[in-house]
Amino acid sequence: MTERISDAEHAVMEVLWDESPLTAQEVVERVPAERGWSANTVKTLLGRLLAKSIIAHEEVGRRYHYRPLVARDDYVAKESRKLMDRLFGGKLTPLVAHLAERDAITDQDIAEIEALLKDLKS
Amino acid sequence: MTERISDAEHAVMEVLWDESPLTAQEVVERVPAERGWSANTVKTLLGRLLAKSIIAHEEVGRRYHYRPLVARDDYVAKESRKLMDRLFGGKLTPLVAHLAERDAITDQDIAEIEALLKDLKS
DNA sequence: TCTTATCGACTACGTGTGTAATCCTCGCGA
DNA sequence: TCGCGAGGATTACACACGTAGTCGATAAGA
Repeated sequence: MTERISDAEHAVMEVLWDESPLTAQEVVERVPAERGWSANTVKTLLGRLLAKSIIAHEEVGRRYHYRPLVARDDYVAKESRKLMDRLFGGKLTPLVAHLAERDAITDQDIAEIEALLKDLKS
Repeated sequence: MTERISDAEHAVMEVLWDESPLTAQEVVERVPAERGWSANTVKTLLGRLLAKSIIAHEEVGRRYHYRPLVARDDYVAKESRKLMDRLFGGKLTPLVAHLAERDAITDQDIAEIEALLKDLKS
């Protein structure tokens, strides 16, 4: 029943997944500048993530230190699976086929994936 | 500048991608029962999709026939790419690696993907 | 001690989304 | 001819989201 992570929240999570624990201030500094967010916006997002128990904070002196409660890997897995289920009937092959066709896959990509698959086969 | 398709709207689109043109009534009948939507809900969604120019309708007698204006393939491509960019730095290999690891990929899957890659290499 | 900068909490507000009821129009049967 | 029902259009409404301002406590400096 892990709550949904919105797009804006996701940007904050990436910061915390990259490094944690961090204070709110540090998160603000690390959020990609393209977002152009005010510090308040980031704090609101931290608050919402807290409310959803996606992150936690512990008091350290006057401030809080924030850290993720869900692993990036789990989140990525869930999102990937959702997409695969929704758009490719849950099958991996059509997904790969689609991406490979549409997005000029390089020979190197192919080599890497082949190596990967070889490993898995054992 | 194709507008965003929400989750509920997507369910309607799947119906129309599967078969079109359809009347509103027919769409209502074909939407997966799990959704438990009232006919009005479906009509609202059709209206929103129309407003966004994601579908079109032509008058046929006293009703409308609805049909998609965007190809499923284009939608799928865009969504897949978004996920790949957001979670895997735009690289296909990590995506495949991730899915392959986490979701007990079968030998058959591996064989299929290998065949697919072989084709692409030519 | 008084002032101010800092930090988190609370409040705000427009837009999107899921879900649907209500309204309006027009052809059809009584 | 007149009310009714099917179908589309309009309106509704709560909640999520993106974005941010304001409030209240406090620590640090004057």
